[in-house]
Amino acid sequence: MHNELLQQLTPSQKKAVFHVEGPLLVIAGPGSGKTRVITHRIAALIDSGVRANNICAITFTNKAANEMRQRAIALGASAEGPRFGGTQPHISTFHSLCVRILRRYAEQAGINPNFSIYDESDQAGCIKQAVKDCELDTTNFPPVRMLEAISTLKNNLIDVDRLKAQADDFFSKTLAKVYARYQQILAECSALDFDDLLSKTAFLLQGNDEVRSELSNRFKFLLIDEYQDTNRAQYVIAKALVSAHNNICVTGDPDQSIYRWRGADIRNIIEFENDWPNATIVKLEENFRSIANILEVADNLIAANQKRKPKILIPTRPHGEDVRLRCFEDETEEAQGVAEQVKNLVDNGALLREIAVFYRINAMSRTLEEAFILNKIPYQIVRGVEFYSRKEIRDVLAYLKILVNASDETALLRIINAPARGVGKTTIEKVRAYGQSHNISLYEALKKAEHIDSLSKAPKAKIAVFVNMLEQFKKELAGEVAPIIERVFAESGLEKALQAAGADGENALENVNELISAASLYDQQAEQPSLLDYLQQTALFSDVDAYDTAADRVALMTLHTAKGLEFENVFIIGLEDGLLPHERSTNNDEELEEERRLFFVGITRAKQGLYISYARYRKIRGQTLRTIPSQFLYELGADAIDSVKEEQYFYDEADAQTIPDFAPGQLVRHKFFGLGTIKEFVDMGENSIVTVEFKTGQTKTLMLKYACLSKI
DNA sequence: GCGAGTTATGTTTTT
DNA sequence: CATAACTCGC
Repeated sequence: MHNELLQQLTPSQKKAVFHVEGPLLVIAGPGSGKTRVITHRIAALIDSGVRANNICAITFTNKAANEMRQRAIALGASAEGPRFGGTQPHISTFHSLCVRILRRYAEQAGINPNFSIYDESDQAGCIKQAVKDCELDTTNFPPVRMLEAISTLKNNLIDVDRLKAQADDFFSKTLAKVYARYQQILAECSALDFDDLLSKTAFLLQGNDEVRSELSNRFKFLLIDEYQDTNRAQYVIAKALVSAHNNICVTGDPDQSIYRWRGADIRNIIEFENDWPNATIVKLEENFRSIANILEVADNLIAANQKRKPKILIPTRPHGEDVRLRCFEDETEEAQGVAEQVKNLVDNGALLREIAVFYRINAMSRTLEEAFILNKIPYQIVRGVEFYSRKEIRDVLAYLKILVNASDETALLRIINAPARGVGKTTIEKVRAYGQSHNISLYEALKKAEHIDSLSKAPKAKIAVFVNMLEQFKKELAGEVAPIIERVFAESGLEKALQAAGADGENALENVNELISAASLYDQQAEQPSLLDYLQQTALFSDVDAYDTAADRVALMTLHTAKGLEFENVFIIGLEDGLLPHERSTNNDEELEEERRLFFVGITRAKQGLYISYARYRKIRGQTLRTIPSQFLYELGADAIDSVKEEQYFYDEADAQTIPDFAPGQLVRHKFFGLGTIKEFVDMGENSIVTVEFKTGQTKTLMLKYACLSKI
């Protein structure tokens, strides 16, 4: 590596970069140059004679992987030592890596290498079927809840047999049945869901010595970023991949763990030293990103978390402007306020692409969008999955899936009558019944439709045309993907149907064209383009991946999506009780602390300007409700915040009233919720809090000074 | 078989 | 408020 590249590194960064053999834990606070350390480390390994393709780096998103690959190659290209020389390090997400492993060792894993990957909406169909097949009542066993439970089981590597063995109550036993049926349905479709990708790989590596040893010798150096957000399955995969050498390097920050709900286990990073007793530990505590004011606020906030090792952020940048907190009347004014401040910043030379707005839930983007349109500010909502969940896109992809994987019934059912070709519910049921009684897949049954007695002439003919078309497509599946998509789109009749649909169809047509251009980009970039690979890749495409950092537009995204990114100016909106922390995440301290970390992640994205806001009233599900400021606001430290000093955002005179004593059992009336009974009263003077159980059945915790409760 | 219109229902975060 | 599920008439 060139000297100038090395001079950019601090002593601790260098320590992490040049630690070669053995386990390494890099605890890296926000803005500490963690990504740079990893890319330099990849280059340093290659410099020291390690073959590039013996290195495997795992990132949290595909976008991060792409960026890291480019940077690592750039460093390698400028290196004095051995070059990348045609081979490249494997850099991808856990999920992409698993797809590759499962495809390669499909036989050992007991799966079809042409497996389809099922997303949330595909899963929804399967779980509904499973619940139905188990003859369960969907009110007592909501499919979505069952799916959540199954997902948790898979993330913890509990398979059907193990659950059956340990289930001792009615719910677990029922869940085991649904789980079993759900897995059976997926297997019949040769499909894996997101969790399967991880768990099947983990089980394969755990159970097959040969595969484990082969892969561990292939990847002699493993690097894992964002290790604080790995779950049990990912942990097992990591352990297996380094079983032959222990050359594992993980980087992460316990304070930025925000995926507990997805099975992420913070213990993975906290107990790294126990897992690998001879581990070298490097701490990167200096922050090169944010001005000192922002770091003070972040420090104050995160200090409120009880379950953490104390750690402070060491600023390297001087103080600048204070963090600003603003209160608005309602969500519309808040959005307008953000838009005006954005214009202000731009007038003072800020770049739109260096501005971001974060919120807790996607639904909040709507009001912002309206304000940005009104104020003619270019913006992009960072939520690219939406593209792949559009109807027309899903239709096209379903055609492709069935061509690659004939057992994918979910895909088949989607397109069998799209565009309408007169094959309706009744016909499908008849074919299905035939298939079931002859023990063949739906597609096989369709092929044999002429032998199904219950079908009349017309449907038989229509089915024959459909099956013939698919069989024709199947003959030319090799090579580049874009031409295949074009052909399928045109000949399936989808294109015609959209053309006939007028204005709505026009937009859909554009989307499909965009899909085709994306596919030809894939064709150019892939070493060996194949339809199967393309489908399995696009299934893993996520929202940040579509984020165009070069476009000069304000970025709008959720706090979760903001992870790993940085901006000159950051707005965080909706700092209200129930939103941040979210009401569904306040059941226990762990959840509350994770919400705090989420806010912490948001704050530490900002380099220069940080603007926090909340609204006094907010419309939720069509109802305007009085809000309570988020408890997190009190934790930021009033000294470090502008406008707390100037204006009384925390305490509004207009709403002030003499605060009477409320004892538990007191009957009260609230202007929105009506009659209720006091359950709990916490006397904190003007900040007193009451918990009220309302006649509507809801229980709410309110700040007395805003709640306007009257005694009855 | 199909689509329009109606009614119920349920709301976090994502690879 | 937004969407899914459902009904009904053609």
